[in-house]
Amino acid sequence: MQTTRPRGRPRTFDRQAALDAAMELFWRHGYEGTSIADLTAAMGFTPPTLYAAFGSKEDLYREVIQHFLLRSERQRMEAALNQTSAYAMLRYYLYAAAESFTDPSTPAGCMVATAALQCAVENQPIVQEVARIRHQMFIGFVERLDVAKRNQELPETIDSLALANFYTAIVQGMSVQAIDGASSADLIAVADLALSAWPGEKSEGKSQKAKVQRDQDSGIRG
Amino acid sequence: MQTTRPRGRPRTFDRQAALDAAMELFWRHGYEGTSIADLTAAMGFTPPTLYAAFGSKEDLYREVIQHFLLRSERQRMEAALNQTSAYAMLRYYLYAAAESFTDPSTPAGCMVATAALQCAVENQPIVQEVARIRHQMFIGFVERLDVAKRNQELPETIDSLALANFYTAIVQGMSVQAIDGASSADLIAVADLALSAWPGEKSEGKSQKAKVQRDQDSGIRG
DNA sequence: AAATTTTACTAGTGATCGATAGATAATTAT
DNA sequence: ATAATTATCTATCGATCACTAGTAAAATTT
Repeated sequence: MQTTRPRGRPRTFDRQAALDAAMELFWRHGYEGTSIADLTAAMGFTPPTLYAAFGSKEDLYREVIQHFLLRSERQRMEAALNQTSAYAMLRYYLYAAAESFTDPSTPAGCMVATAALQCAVENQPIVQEVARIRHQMFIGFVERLDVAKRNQELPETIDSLALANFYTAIVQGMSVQAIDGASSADLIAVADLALSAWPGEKSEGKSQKAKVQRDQDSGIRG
Repeated sequence: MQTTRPRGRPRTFDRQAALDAAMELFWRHGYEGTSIADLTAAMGFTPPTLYAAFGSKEDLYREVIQHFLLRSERQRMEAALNQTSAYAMLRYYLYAAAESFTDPSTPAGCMVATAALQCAVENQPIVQEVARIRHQMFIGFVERLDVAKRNQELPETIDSLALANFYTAIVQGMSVQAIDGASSADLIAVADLALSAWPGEKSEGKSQKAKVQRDQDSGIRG
């Protein structure tokens, strides 16, 4: 399926590769800690090209966040939601986070869980955008926990919001510790303790029927 | 005890009040999100006065961090360590954090738990300084947990480092959520779930003798 | 009163910030 | 070939960055 080439001078750079380079910088140094000069040096072209292709620094950051979500976070969450129980979902997600946050091929921590927490007043739109994405991740947990209550994996008395806040806090804390140099083993130990607070069945709910999953078989290790 | 006035023109500002004003800005907007112009406007004098009194922006930030520690964190940790059991210490600390992180008279979150996570390369000394202080907080937990193991509040098989990492992660996650707008009730619910993962006695250890503390009596509420 | 010491201000410094005007290059359409 | 379109560059914009030289002001010491 060869697409006809558009009019005008063709791009000399690969857009995805340029977004990867920008992501690496924003991830490691934050929005305010990354300058246009840093970005153009890493992306391999000059400021006018950046502005023609991406609009502004803020537009580029937003696009980099979406690039990150498609590349990492969305896959992690979707794979976790495919697990057969809410407990297994959380275990999968936390273990995947422990590995991802310490992956040496990317900067430490999560690009959204602990990003843009404090910015100058003129950059508050960025702060709110990243907070909105954190909230979506939280909502993903809440909805899965509500399903778990209907499946009787969780007692009906459980507060889904509180439990989702708890596991969201764990992910955010793991991101801070990864940035501070924690190993994946350190983070998995944190995840295991967080999973020990699970207030319901540690297998799938009574309305499901498949095999029982145990603590030992992780979704991503082995 | 009247101290004799020093030579030279006297200060026209109160140093502690100036540090309070600088703390509010660094706390809310971070190191890179706060400019010298912001600081001098809030502190009530001009740049040369700031530099004569505090050295540099980086020196001022370090002094503000110490000001914060003396004012908030050290008191919280010392009060927590005065509790009669490790479990009570953690409960006190987490509850105090939940209140403090959402105190409307200060910016949301903790000034060190989630500060300076991402900075430009030229500001890495700041990143490392704040990370060092986070590590000290972690060490405080570890040492108290080691005492708890000797007191048989905790089984000897417990990994103090992992457990301290877990509760440190909770504090850091609570700080992120406070910044994102969580209420003190939200954070106390997170703290309660974290406390439910405590792997030992929920009263003081067998080598102690005083009264048993229960979940219901918090160190700071009522 | 004069000298000394410390503080504070006005008015800038050079460097870097995010962003752009204008020219040129590289392609397709006519 | 010429026009139209798109991309890229050199050079630079005004604003802001952290910071300071030089001077005046306010106190103590002599």
